[in-house]
Amino acid sequence: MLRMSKLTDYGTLVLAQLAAQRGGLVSAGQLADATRIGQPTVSKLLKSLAHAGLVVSERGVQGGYALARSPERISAAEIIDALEGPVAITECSSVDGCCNLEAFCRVGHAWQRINLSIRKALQGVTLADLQMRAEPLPPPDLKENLVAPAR
Amino acid sequence: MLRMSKLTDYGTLVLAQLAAQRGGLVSAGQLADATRIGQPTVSKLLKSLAHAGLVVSERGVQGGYALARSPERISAAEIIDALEGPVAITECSSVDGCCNLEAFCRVGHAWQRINLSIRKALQGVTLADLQMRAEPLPPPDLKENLVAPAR
DNA sequence: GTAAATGGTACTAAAATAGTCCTATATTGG
DNA sequence: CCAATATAGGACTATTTTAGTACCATTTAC
Repeated sequence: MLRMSKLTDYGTLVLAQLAAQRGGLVSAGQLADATRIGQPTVSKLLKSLAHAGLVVSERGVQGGYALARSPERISAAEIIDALEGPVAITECSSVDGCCNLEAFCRVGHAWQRINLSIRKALQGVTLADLQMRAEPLPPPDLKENLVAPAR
Repeated sequence: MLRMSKLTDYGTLVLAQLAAQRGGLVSAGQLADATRIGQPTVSKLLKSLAHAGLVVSERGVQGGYALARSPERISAAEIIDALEGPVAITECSSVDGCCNLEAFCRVGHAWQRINLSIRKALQGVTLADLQMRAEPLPPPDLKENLVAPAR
């Protein structure tokens, strides 16, 4: 399932901080100071984020990082993907290989379907959204499409 | 964030199996055979599920387990809660205590809000829903309520 | 050339997870 | 009562994941 580690949370902080510095390059050290996260950790995060294309970097003395796109165009799903690797969807519950024994698998890929649904929803949430201080989110409808059994 | 461990997946399988035996008591051993999960693990799961009130148990020679309620009245959120403990929402990103330094916390409780939103959605998904073999779920709208910044 | 920055990788320590095992207790039936 | 079978509840161990650190190479500005 979608996991959210502490590092992903940190990463969001770092991205939000970058978003606050509209456009200018900011070094890892500065970001560490601003977010109160350890500098080595911030560096590690930024490397991952750069690798995923969410931030751009400049080397050298005046180097640093900046958002690759505007906060409105960076989705929560992308942040998770960047910092937690290819989202490890829970392997199939069925033990003997993956569901080659359908008789034992009474839930099909139920959780996976919910997972995908949540992921899609997260694609619609942007870094700009995350920065807002707002009320609790509304409950999304996860089972709208959960129609009658296919078999 | 909401995590889904392998045990939760297993637990869902076990619950689905119980749902298939409408009402009758089933022993942990029988469930282990039916689901192809190790018996000690199944026992452990059932203990947690019983503790959470999702299944009822009967001791003794003819004992076993049964669903405490109909599958329609057991929610995905309850299953997760039962098997992953009190859903450990990611602690606040802000390092110095929890957000007593608001200046450093640019994302507020953004992820927590998303978390709660997903949780609410999962309360609307039932064990009966999970048993269905169906198409992918629809993308829920997570940011419907993400209105303008509160400050 | 030197200082300051990122890029990449490897490593270690700590924590969470998965799975097993043991003992106690309850129930049924002879 | 006694034996067999089941759950209840912990304790325990091995494995995996996560968090954090360290090191060295590379790039750029002055």
